[in-house]
Amino acid sequence: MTRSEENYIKTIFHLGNKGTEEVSTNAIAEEMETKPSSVTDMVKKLSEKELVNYKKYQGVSLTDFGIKTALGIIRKHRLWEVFLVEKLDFSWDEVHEVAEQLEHIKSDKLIDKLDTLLNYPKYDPHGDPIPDKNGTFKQGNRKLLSEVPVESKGICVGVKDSSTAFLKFLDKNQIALGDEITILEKEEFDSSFYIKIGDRREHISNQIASNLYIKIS
Amino acid sequence: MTRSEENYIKTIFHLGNKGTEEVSTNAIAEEMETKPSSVTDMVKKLSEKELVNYKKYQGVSLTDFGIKTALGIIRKHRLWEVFLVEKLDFSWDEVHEVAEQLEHIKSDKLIDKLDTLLNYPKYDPHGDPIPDKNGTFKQGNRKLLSEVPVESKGICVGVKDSSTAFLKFLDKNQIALGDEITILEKEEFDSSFYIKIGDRREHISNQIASNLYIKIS
DNA sequence: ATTTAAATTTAGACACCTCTAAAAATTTAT
DNA sequence: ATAAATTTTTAGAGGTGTCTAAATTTAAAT
Repeated sequence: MTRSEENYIKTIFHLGNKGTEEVSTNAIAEEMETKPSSVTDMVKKLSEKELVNYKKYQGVSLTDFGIKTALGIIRKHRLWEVFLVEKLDFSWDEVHEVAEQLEHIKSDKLIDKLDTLLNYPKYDPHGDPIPDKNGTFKQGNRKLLSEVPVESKGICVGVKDSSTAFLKFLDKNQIALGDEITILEKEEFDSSFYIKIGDRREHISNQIASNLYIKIS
Repeated sequence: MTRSEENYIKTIFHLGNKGTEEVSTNAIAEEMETKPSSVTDMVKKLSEKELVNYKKYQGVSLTDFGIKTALGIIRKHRLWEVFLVEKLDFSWDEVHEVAEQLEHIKSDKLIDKLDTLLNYPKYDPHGDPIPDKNGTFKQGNRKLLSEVPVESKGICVGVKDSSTAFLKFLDKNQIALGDEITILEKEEFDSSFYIKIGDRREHISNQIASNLYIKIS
């Protein structure tokens, strides 16, 4: 597998509900910042390698083999992210770019030993689950803050948007994974929320609430 | 810099006495297991980028910029090797292949933080010196076991040949960096050596002695 | 149902890195 | 000093992954 092939597989996995749903050529092109014609070329190649199901004009999905491959790459990406944060003191908004490179390193032993060093983490720094060696993982029972009833109480366990901008915003406002959050009130006018986080009271926009996962306790 | 370019720079550095001496096209091709014509092409490109000095039929050497670049790559390679051995329990004969991949990861922050995590090591698992951030390093005062007078006593500090075969041989015979070695006797007939290593007496061939560095105490 | 718009694919091209085969330059040997 | 052998370079080509422009198919609109 070339680096480029791996990136396509990963993108199809993410866009197509873990590879199960058909993804359009244009969607892939946009996500990868390339041209649709390039996507068509690559998809043909991946199809020949039995990594994707492809019929002209019908979009692509991953085969079982493709899903397994994607899970391997995602496992590597997320383990490296944990490593960068836990061992090298990177902040959670700095890890993505480097992990994009590290995820392509080929060595089963390396990734297994890294897993051991990190003590078999189940989640990456953004709260996304890390597949185990066999590709199995489960997303803990989490919900978007915006979709939870008033008075709910829980722990902040993840972010949906893991862009640098959003993560830096959370840092600035002292919102971090592990924080205890209670929904105090929902402002119907602009769909914003008043929450209690730790001991503070905060007012957060709907956009923020729509990108924070909490696990109801 | 592409990965391929980096590999050429590294090879020219190693073959040409740290980049200072002219290296022949054929030598590079053989070392890199490619064809001389491919080397010529690449060397032209590196020349345009001011990384090497090149005149047709005259061989290549590194420019100052090329040397600096090579030292950066070597620093990364050797730091990763230390990481693999110290943190991930790789043995010293397993690290090279993986480090060959890791050395191409682009992130200054990553390598500086790795350096910190490892506590600024001066030598890699084979006893080779690790350049610092500015590219400066010095090889401690070491000598080949084969070139040291009888009765000399010192510490084993490195290997010249770091092939898997040689390293596994040393493991099998319980010879490791840090061991105290005394030359007991030189066998003139086959140029082999009788040595004391730790508390054991061993008989080692000239080929072994010619690939072990010791620091006389 | 036919036209219009959008999405997708094809065709042809280019940069990168490699190769083989042949030509040119250099070195070695007589 | 010239011929032979070796080294190095050039010329032409192939595979990968990308692009633009044009053609084709599908979806949307009237």
